[in-house]
Amino acid sequence: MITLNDKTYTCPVDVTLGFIGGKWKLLILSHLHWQEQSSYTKLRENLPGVSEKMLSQQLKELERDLLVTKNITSRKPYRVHYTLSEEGKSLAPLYEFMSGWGVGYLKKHGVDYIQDQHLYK
Amino acid sequence: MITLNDKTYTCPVDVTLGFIGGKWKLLILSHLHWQEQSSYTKLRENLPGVSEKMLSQQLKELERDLLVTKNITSRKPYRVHYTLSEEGKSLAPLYEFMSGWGVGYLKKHGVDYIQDQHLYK
DNA sequence: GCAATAACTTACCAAAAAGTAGGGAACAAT
DNA sequence: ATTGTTCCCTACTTTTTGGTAAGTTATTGC
Repeated sequence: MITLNDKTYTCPVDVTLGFIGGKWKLLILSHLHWQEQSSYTKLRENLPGVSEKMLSQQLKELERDLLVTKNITSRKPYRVHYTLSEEGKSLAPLYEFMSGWGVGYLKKHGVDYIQDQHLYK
Repeated sequence: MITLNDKTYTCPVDVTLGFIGGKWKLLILSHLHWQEQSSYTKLRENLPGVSEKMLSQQLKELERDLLVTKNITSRKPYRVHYTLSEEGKSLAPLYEFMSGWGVGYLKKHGVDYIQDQHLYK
């Protein structure tokens, strides 16, 4: 058993899962991986189905866990963009692998997936 | 949008997530990755905190999705063992990477994790 | 015959995660 | 002045997920 921030984990895989678990986190992270940066609105538009509540909640957790950095680019008209931190970038093989595996699965099963593909590599 | 088995996915990463999402699936899979095979009872013992309900439920889904193979080794005394299928093995880089990343995180933050380490690499 | 073990299943309940719908501040554009 | 845009927050409800505890079948071991 591993204890970290008052939670217990069964193994290192579980620890990693603690950071990227949840329905939207990997989607947000991998989006930022391929887009380099994104505003709140762009993220929302490019993650079909995410509610604003979920988006801001998960962004806040990703920020807290230091995987994502929030850059305030302007205060007068309040503007922001999100990027992967170094920690977040260190998960890049994950984004790449999971995308590749998903694409492989779809190909093998003859499923169309080209729509909006540029957004996800 | 990608449609697969009546569900919709936003991108290939999401598709992959569809197979390995959930609290116990990656834990089961990575356990089998390092143990090669395991009986129901051994899995239960080595995944601290998993309830029987969760274990059989997730095993059933992993079987359905063809990531895990259930091998009935004896019928008279009903005995079974679970192994990764080829599909399940094709996710090996994921188990390795996630374990490695978790270990790296723990090291960087000076957390003890050696207990039962042989079970998870 | 009786307890123990393996491999589950099932009904019921609690907790956690996610969705819905609205509000709101600050500025910009018309 | 009104509408639109960006960037959120909050209360409430629903859905999903997970936990508890008990029961089941079959077989071995004493």
